[in-house]
Amino acid sequence: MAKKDTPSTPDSTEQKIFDAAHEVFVQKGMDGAKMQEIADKAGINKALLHYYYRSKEKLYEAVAKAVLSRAAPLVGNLIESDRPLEEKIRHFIEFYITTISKNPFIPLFILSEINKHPDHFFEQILPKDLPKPQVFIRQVEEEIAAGRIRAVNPYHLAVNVIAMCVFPFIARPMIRFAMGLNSAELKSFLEERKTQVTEFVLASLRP
Amino acid sequence: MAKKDTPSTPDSTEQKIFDAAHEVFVQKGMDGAKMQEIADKAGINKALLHYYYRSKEKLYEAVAKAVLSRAAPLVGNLIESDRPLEEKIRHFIEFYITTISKNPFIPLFILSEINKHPDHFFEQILPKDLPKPQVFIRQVEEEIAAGRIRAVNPYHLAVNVIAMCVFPFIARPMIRFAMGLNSAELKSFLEERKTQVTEFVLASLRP
DNA sequence: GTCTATAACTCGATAGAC
DNA sequence: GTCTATCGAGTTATAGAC
Repeated sequence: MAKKDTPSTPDSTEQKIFDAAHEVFVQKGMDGAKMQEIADKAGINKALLHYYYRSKEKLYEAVAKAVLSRAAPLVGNLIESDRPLEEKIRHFIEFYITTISKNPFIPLFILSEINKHPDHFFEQILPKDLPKPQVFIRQVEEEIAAGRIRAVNPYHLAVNVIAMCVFPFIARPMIRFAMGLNSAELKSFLEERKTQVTEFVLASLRP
Repeated sequence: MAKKDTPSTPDSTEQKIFDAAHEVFVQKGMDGAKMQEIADKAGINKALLHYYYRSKEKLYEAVAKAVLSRAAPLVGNLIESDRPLEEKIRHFIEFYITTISKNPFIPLFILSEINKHPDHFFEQILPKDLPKPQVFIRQVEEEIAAGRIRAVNPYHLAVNVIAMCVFPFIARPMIRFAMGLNSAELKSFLEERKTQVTEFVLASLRP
């Protein structure tokens, strides 16, 4: 294999460049990121960036692909499993919020970069085998038919759950400002959402 | 008054510049926006931009202030009114989604620019008299005490409602892709959310 | 592979004619 | 007020020594 998406050997120069680029691109986007800053953060100089990745655009693409190919199955694996619905929802919310807590800048990066270059993303960067939510949809319909949950449009249900998990991280600075929280209080507010969102969704699904 | 936030006379050069800048900044952000593109879109040349607004930063500030001072009361007026809670929720969702439908790029602009330059926003651009959600909080607590709704944390409730309204617009291209919708289908999906979100929230609040 | 030096380019800003 | 022409700072990219 001539060229991989993600560099392999840890602590190699290529890996250090990739990690630095990941950090900078994810926080500042394609336009806001500067090659100098990436070089500094990697502890090398600009010329080496071009030695490993021919251009800024190529480096950006490597990072964007890695981010998306890690994010996509995260949604898919949980939704496609054959657990009972309530358990699936519980685990999804718990796992999703935990994961985003560890990478709070990722969702906004994905969403705003997709908005700026939609064609680029859907043609070149997105993994081809994106998980489709068929299993989840059918499962919701069965539960409704069996009278175990309230009649609800499964697509809107899915969007609702994802929205409630992701949005608070995207809007972190606003929430912090609007509620007058300090850094620690914000953190526990976001942690609380695991139980709050779960309760909110399950309560809404009561028949 | 020497200088206003928004230019007054319609069809004036200043107004054309402001409108063009609004469009470009909102879609591409401070870093992604180019003065040349703004000039082209306004049908004038770069030099005139600097004649009316001394610098790119000043022009950006004018646009950002206008955007935020229109967005902030939109949340506040509805939440502070003294309507009964259920009616307030119904109207908020309806009105909020309608408004965002007309300006679908605004939420992502606000959120991603705040993330990139938080100090700048909170010190200079945000209107000083941001509406605080006290009325809403107390109202929810009263309804709970009276046993008319399920016990729920009012802050999380507010975040949930806003998340479900706003997020689908931020994630529009992803939703369209994931569900395989064309432009018209996406539009009606977003329109459907007015009733879907309202039902979802009110169902969750049942005692 | 890694560095220094510098070329080539983009873009915001200004000068000056009309 | 509006334009053309150009400058100069900041950035990406390359050349060439080690």
